[in-house]
Amino acid sequence: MARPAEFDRSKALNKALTLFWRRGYQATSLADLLAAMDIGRSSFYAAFADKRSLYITCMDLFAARVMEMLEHDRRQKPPVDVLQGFFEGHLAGARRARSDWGCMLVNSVLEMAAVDEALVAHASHHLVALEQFFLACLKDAGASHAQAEELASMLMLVNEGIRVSNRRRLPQAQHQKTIDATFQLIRSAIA
Amino acid sequence: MARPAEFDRSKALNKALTLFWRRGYQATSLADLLAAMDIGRSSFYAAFADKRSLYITCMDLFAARVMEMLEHDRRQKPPVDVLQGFFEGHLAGARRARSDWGCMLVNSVLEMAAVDEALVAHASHHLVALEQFFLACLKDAGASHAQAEELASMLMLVNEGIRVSNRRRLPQAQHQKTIDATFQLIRSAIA
DNA sequence: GATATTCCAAACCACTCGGTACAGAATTCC
DNA sequence: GGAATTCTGTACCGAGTGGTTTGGAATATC
Repeated sequence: MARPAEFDRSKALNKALTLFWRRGYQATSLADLLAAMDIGRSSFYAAFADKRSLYITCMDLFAARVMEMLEHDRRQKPPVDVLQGFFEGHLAGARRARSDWGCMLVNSVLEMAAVDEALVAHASHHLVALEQFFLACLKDAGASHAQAEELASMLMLVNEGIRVSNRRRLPQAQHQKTIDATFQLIRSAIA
Repeated sequence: MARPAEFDRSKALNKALTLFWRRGYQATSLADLLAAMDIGRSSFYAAFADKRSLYITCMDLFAARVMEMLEHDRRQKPPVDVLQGFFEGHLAGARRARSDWGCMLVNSVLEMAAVDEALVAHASHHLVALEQFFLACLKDAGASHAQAEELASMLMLVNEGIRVSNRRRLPQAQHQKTIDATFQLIRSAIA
């Protein structure tokens, strides 16, 4: 047996995720990926099957990280703060750059809507899980079941809307104001 | 002079708009366009310069039609009804199919975000005009300037969110419920 | 050092892309 | 009819696509 130096799979995955997240599926060419991941074509296909499979892997990774971050926050902050923090989180500090990229799941839904139904369904599935999380937080905050459902679906709209808005590169202050206004509305609805 | 039968330019434009709207820029190939418009390659380039120019033309046409529809409604309905009708409009009757396509401007922003900045700026510009319309309607409905600005920016989020949501092919009833809940919140905020 | 095993860079594949060039069809004027 | 003019179908272009194959470099055992 013999094993020449392997490349760092998880590092390569991260690079791919970044590219896909920022540029989308179609606009990211195989050449772009190989350059960013710094691996050869054959290694790529051996490790990730093909471009589409890699995209799905990245999407799942993205969703897992978001949910992980949210679950973590939930153990440390009041439920409504977790939600508001989620919308503001990507606006702050070091993560400023990435906030321009929106949400990879939302991006996928729009880009692939009439192109690849299975991919859309996959992304949508993750978004359903996110809405369930919103719902649980709102119930924790004392909302009735019916009200929590209403607010959760509205928060989904706001989430999707914010991610679109982020990609328009409007002044940061404007985003913050919009989020504040929205959560003021929500908090007063619950109270 | 001599002039062989010309093709119907506006009809061809409509076909192109439909394709771009539903499938996006990148996923719509020149061959798709030519087939749908039923014209030859040379006629295409003579009439529309190139694919990107045609896309911009279609985007402008789309925005113009939306604004025209809104201005029309505004002369016939109370301002808040105009807004709610805007969000529900595409869900009703004959337009059911098209509601799945979201908003071409929103679609453009997300698809081209990191690919073609000028195109995003162009789409964003149209969206600013839409927000101005929202603002005017809310002021008509009796909101203060500050409140109208807050609600208008929130409505933009909801608009963008709904268009994303539409593309996920969720049950229609769910969309309607979300819109109802959102406008209930807005109406009570104004009153 | 010889051998066996694993991995990868580069050449290659068929195909599609957006865009151009040009010859010939279609029309109107005389 | 013939000529002049305008439009368009088709062949063609280079570049770039995602994906496959292969020959040889790198490693570890013996």
